[in-house]
Amino acid sequence: MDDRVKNGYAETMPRPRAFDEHQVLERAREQFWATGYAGTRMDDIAQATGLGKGSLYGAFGDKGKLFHRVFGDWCTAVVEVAEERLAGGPDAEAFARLSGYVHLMAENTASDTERRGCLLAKGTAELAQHDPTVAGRSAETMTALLTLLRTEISAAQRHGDIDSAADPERLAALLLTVVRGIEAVGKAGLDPETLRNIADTAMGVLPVP
Amino acid sequence: MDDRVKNGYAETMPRPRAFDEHQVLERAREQFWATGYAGTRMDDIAQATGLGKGSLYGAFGDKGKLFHRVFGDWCTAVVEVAEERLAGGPDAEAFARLSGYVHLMAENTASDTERRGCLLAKGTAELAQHDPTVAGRSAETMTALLTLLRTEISAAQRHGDIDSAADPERLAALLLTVVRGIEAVGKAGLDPETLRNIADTAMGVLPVP
DNA sequence: TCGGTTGTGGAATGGATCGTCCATAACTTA
DNA sequence: TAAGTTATGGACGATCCATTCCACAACCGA
Repeated sequence: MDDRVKNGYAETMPRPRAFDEHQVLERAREQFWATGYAGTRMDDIAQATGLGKGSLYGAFGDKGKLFHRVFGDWCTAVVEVAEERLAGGPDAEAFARLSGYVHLMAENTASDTERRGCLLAKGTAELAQHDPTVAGRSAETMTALLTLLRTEISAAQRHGDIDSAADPERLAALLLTVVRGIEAVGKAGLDPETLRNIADTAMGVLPVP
Repeated sequence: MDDRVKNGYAETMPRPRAFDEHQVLERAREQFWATGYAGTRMDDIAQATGLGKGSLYGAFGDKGKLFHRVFGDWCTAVVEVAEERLAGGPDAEAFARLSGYVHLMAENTASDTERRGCLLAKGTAELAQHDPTVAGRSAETMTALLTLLRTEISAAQRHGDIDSAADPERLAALLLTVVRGIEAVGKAGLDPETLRNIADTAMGVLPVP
């Protein structure tokens, strides 16, 4: 990867990068998010980031690799948001955490006035069928979200906010489906008010003891 | 459009088309379904249908128009399936019809081993943001599905299978979200068994009187 | 200050793709 | 059978786009 590192010492030091990798990935994400994989040109990304093509390819490989990088980061962020909202905290507030998370997701979609949707959904729809990397990453993400939701549902059950007779695994899958579904129907044109109501309704129908 | 028709009589009769338009649209749909809009080449469609480019363009305009046609037909079919399953029938069986519909949608996704997903979701994800025609058509479709679901939920409420205190509009939106969500999580990699369970769970949590 | 290495960015390349064009085929009416 | 019209399908042109290439810049150790 880097001879200086590999050899353990440096003969000379190369010219350092003049750009912030993190920032470039952010701009690239904006582009892919806005226009999808096929719809985004490397020239667009070069323009948006201010980088020349040489730098772009030198730093990230090709278009596919760049997208994988952006997509992976996005998936990580999606799980992180869920972790922040869900993981940890007393059982007494588990139901509130679940409710907050579902409403947050609805709010995100509702406030997406540009109708860009979620890059996870968009990328999966466009590429999962033919790109094993994307398919694998999206599957991992779903599994991670499922686990977080299941844990939290179990906590809510312990505290008596959700019927203990219900299978937490199944309820988790249902909530995940609702969250991803809100994203889908939002992109399909349902109005923000309806999206918020869906989150409400979903939390409302969960079985109480 | 056609001088013979416009003039009301025919001087001569032109060479008739040698292809079945319906069949060509079906093949085109397969292509768009499999590889999306941007990922499908007109040459692919020409090859798949056996038509030359001249015939293709002569009959359907350009790639965009052809996709709109295919997409529109798909949306019509989606609503028709829902109508067959939902509309009409005694109130006593309304809940069963709803359940059957939701399970059917889950089964469709579960059995989609090629992971093609639904063209409605795929097309919407890829194009709705920049193509008003696609956005409008998908919104119409959602509205039509919502109406069908709401009507059926009301029927189930009349028969006492669903709590009358619940807002049928909201429950309809929830079920639509679940149906579209199943499609989304299925494409994201959740296994068929889980998808079927989600349909079960969703119907199970609906409020009973 | 100098040399060696990597970063930079824009021009060039090669391949792919959309849509058009046109010579020919097929068909019907007169 | 002849004439007029549209259908056919493959070749062609123009454009677009991912990637490579290269001359030059920047940096650091010596």
